[in-house]
Amino acid sequence: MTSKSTMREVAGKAGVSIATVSRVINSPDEVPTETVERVRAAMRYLNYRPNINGRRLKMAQTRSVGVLVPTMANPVFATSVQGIEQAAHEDGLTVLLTSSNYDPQRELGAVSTLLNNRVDGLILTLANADDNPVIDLLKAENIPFVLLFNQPARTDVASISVDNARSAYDMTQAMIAQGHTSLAMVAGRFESSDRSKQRFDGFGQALSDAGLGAARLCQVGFGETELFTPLKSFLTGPDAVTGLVCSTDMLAIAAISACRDHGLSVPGDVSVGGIDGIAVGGLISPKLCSAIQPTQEMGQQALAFLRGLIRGQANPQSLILPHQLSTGESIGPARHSSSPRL
Amino acid sequence: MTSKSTMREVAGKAGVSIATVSRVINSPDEVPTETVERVRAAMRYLNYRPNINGRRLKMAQTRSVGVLVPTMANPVFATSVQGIEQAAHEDGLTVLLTSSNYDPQRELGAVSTLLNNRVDGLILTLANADDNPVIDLLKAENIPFVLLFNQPARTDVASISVDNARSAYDMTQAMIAQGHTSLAMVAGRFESSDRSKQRFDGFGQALSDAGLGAARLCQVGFGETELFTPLKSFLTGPDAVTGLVCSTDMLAIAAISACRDHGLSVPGDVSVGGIDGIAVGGLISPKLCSAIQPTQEMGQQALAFLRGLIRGQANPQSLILPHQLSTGESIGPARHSSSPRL
DNA sequence: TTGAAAGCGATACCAT
DNA sequence: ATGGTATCGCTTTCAA
Repeated sequence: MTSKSTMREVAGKAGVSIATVSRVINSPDEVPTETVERVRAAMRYLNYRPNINGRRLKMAQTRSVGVLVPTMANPVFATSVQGIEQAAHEDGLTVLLTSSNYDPQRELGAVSTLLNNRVDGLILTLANADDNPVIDLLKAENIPFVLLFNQPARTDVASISVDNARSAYDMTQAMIAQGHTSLAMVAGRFESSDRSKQRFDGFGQALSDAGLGAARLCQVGFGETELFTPLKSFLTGPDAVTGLVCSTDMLAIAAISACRDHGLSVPGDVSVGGIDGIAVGGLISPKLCSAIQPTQEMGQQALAFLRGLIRGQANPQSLILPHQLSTGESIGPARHSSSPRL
Repeated sequence: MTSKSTMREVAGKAGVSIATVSRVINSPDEVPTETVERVRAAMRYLNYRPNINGRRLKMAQTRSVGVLVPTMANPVFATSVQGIEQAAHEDGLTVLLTSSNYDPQRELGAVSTLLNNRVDGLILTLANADDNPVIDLLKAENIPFVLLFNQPARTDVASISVDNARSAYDMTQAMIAQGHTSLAMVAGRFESSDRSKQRFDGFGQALSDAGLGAARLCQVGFGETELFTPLKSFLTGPDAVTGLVCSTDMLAIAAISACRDHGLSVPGDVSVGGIDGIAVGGLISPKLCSAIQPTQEMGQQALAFLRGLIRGQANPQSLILPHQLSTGESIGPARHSSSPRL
């Protein structure tokens, strides 16, 4: 075990005091070049590595930020974390990562751990941003934080998101414009995702504005990838829809798979649109309708915003970024095939 | 700013010494119930939050692990990080996350930062695990680490991966068995990913074993999503292939898109197989050939392995997990359409 | 320009 | 069962 050397040893080797070593590290300009060199040489010789924890204990700031997302298994969150990490790297900040698995209990626990680590600030995607104890806690402790993807009702918290209701509205409208008259939304449980609820509202509004009757909803639990059964009544029989508006890419992917298993081609027999636009719109096929969120950029912006809050140079506010609507040529009205095909 | 309260204040409030407060935190059983209660009450009253950095400074272990991946924008790595985070959470470990963007320079810098944080161990996915200064550094400092996805040549480092060459071999063989005689591999630059090279070797071996001549390669830089031009000579003209073996899912997705843009249907005119199996095999369509890696489980196992190394209860070794071959019914020989179609 | 010394908030040894 | 105290590695006045 190569026991780490300390400032004290470096100081000894270089024949200076630890104060000077500290200066060489933090403000080399205040030290004569010759001394700097001598100290640096000692550092190299001893393989010195500053112990950040010593510094953290002493200083007010830790130069670390906490990140909480529901899961990294969802490319949307993963990509945003990539954006955060990227920006943090440029700022020399350390990222402490946690995930909640959409569980409010774990959200609170994770944030608590992060606070014990004395992070300078937090970036969070909560299951539900309204009436959330995590936010109360953060407010009470007066810790800078910005919500990512959440669109909270209250205006005294910082957030970065797209307009969830609006993006669902726009996508639904686009699909209606393509000739769809029978649509349903596939969404996660509202308790696990306030985005789901907001998007469903936008979906309903678009239908209502088009005079298309009640909004149908297929609600599925987080983690469900098998939508064959849940979607059965939506894809077959007299009430079959011609298009599915999916709350997320992951759901869209699962829905596409379910459509195929029901013998429907996508697009063609059924159109599928996914909000997020990472996989469905961005990666897999630009031919399907999707409302694209600039996920990675949102992560970067979240960190930039957080930095402002930490410095006290910015105030909490909601930044709502424009989403980009992608309506590929494959979107079209229903053409159910009479016989299922593989 | 709610200034955080310290052990000292809690001790004062509870009328005990800080030593007792520490005991209440770390070994409550050694303290009478009545005292424990009094101290806990004081903690609640003062909203006490242990400062982990104080503990880290004092203790040998920091109960934190560093993670380095090329990018979280690749679902394969993101999913593995999810597995790591999951397992870390269960162990009460904090995860420090960094990404290298496939840049060896940044790999070294990131690891250095992680070491300054005195992480107990590291989990890394390196661009190239052979002859990598990062590994030398870690070996020299005697820091526990496990490589994830990398299959290093040297046997004195811990690693968890699937057999890259073998999975490419198997997938290629499966496609050959479906009637393909003309295949090419799409892979990233070998400098950016040793997996690419290993997979290409497996691809070449399979072709050679089948007596199918030289292995053709379309090598693309990291981040390229537009494969229309790079794949042109592979998809059109006299040397057009009937199938593409892709080194990664992300490349497979880009390749599928390029095929479509060249007027080829996938699968049908061209088959595409992607190693990884997250998106192509798992999410998008189980109909395409893919060699599936249990990505999230690999992350969990990596952490478990790392824990063993940290405790000194395990020795570095290579764990090569079985990959799962998924050959959907859509795989088939070439049937080029004479006229491009949208 | 440099150094001595006082903490930062914990842990843990050694007494009591 | 509890407390006093040295210590972890660093930053930062205040003097010299």
